[in-house]
Amino acid sequence: MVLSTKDKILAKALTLFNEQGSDFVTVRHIASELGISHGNLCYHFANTDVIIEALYQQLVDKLNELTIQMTGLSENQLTILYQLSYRSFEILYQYRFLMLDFVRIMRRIPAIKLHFKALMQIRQEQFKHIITSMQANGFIDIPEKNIAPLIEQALLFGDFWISRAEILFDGNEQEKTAYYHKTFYALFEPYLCGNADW
Amino acid sequence: MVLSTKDKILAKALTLFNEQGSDFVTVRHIASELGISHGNLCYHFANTDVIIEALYQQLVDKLNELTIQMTGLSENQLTILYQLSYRSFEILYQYRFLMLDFVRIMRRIPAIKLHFKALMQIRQEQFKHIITSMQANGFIDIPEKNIAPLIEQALLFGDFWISRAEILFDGNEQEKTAYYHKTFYALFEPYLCGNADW
DNA sequence: ATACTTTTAGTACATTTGTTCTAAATTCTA
DNA sequence: TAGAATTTAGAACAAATGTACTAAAAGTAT
Repeated sequence: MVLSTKDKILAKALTLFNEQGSDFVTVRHIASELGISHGNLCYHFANTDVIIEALYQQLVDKLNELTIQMTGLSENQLTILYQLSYRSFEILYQYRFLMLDFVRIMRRIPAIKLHFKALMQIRQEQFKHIITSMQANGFIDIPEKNIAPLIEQALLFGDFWISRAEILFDGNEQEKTAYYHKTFYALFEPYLCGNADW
Repeated sequence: MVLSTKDKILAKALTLFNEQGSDFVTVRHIASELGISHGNLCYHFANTDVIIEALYQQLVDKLNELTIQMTGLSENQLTILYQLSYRSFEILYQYRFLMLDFVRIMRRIPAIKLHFKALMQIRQEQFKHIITSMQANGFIDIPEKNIAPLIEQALLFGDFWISRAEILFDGNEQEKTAYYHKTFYALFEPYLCGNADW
């Protein structure tokens, strides 16, 4: 299975963006790394913004696919929350430049900003639904007034743990995602009922 | 009291950085906004990185001054935690471009990255000290194993609420800091003992 | 095989930016 | 006030970048 030029460009761009940040990386750099002319690259993608949009779309697609997979599962909701968030962390980390350059990208590419705002709205409602549902099933016990802050905390953590890790995490690369996910999950711990043992 | 050219440059740069992001803003832009030549500006600050370093230093100085002020207070520790974090949020918001462009700046200016890592180490220990002290005085009740995650959550939130707000907060500008600080403070609420009423 | 489309390399140009330099203007000091 | 130091404006240059264009090469369909 050989990749098309388009796919090779996207893959290489993702690597370079993650390593160096989405500024610092130009169409010429990407082309040079691939050993193709930048003229050719611009034939496929007019500029880096278009590449970023394409990669953002990849991320969204993967997260959507994951959500569909998970909601089909018959596990208990606590397990689903845990698994869903962990695998989201992993996927997000693959596309980490999007979070590392969060504000810059949103400012630069209005289409992504708009889409992301809508996405956050949906995620917030999903979260709310999961929590109230877990509440009803006796998995957690959380006062009504604490729900909104908890969701806000969780979404914020989910978006920015990568940025914090980029600068401050000194441990093993393999443990990075696991460490931050554990800290993420600890947000819910004060409210968990006893029947959760892990 | 008339500002020196140096101070005028720093003030204008801060405004432009906050509005547009620290990339997009060049020495020429700043000079143009001030109505001075960029040659003159470069006489005072060789490039934007130097300006960013100077502004970062201003922020650190203000936060240090605040910490000194607050530790001198005779209020109870809960009040101090609340006040200290709230005023930190306000100061940080004044220099918000540093957080909005967090990763980019740290990658670009190693001196800031090093300093920031050291600063975070200190902050973490301060937090730990406050929490164990509050624990000893019966203000909070938190299991030992939850302390480290709570501190990590608090520091992460403290650094990145501004980025989230920049894209997603739709409310009144005046209420922004208050809203996120409230959410920040809610991190501690599950562990607070009854004698805290606000 | 021929005509057509897609893909590719390479060139060229305008713009922006960082940086340096010079000389004039201003301020300070003795 | 005269001379020195500082500050300022503006020009000049190199490097990087986005963008557009041309023409060749490769691939495809009839």
